[in-house]
Amino acid sequence: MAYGDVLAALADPTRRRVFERLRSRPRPVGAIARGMPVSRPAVSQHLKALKEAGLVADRQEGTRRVYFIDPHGLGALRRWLDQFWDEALAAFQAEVELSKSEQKEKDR
Amino acid sequence: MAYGDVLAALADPTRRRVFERLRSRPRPVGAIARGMPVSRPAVSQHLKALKEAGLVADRQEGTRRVYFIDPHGLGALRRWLDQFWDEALAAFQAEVELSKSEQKEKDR
DNA sequence: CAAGATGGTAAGGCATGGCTTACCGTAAGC
DNA sequence: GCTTACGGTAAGCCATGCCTTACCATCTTG
Repeated sequence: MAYGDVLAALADPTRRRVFERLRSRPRPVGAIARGMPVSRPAVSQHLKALKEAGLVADRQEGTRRVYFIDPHGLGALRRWLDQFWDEALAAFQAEVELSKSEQKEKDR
Repeated sequence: MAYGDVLAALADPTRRRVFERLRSRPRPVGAIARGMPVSRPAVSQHLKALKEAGLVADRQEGTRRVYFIDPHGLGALRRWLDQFWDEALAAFQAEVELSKSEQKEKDR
């Protein structure tokens, strides 16, 4: 559920495709695997990784297991991204201020 | 500069550490490598990957090369994240509506 | 112009990780 | 209860990728 795990989970293109298949609605494993370029076991393994990263969750429905988006994973990523963005922006502006005063120094 | 490349670039912990070293201010390669658990060439390779993903940029300053954050990479990631979030949320609400009417169906 | 500093690139080794096939457990339906 | 559908797990293979050492190019400075 840490942002590092989220990034690692979403780095693989196939796994991202699995994840994005759940964006519109919950689906059982078979439906996710259908039309994918890899085997169903591969999809199961990707789902396991996504689940451990907090990106998906699942519920049992009879013999099938329905997966759906878990907001926790993306939430962690978003928090990191926002914070990083803010700090980087502040640092950038501080740099600008710094080079301004350096410029004044030169002008004298 | 595509979000997929950004995710792949940020997935590696060492590379993420390199990237985060530039959050506070621009730095030359040597300064980034100092205190890192890997060699300077390794850092160079990570910087190359980060640059190709649009996460950092660099300028030559005499004999040293100064790297700094490039907003493009994180911007692409943020756009994908926001869009995904919105769509997933809308889909989730649609699901809720659907199960509501199904419930009414049962009540009758 | 020679020497030192800085950093990019090449080559090779080794671990990680994604995919496949095979197998097993469990729930549903005839 | 037996068969079928669904899906998780194990074992093994192979490609990708990260790190190191070695080498080279460029720029500065005495």
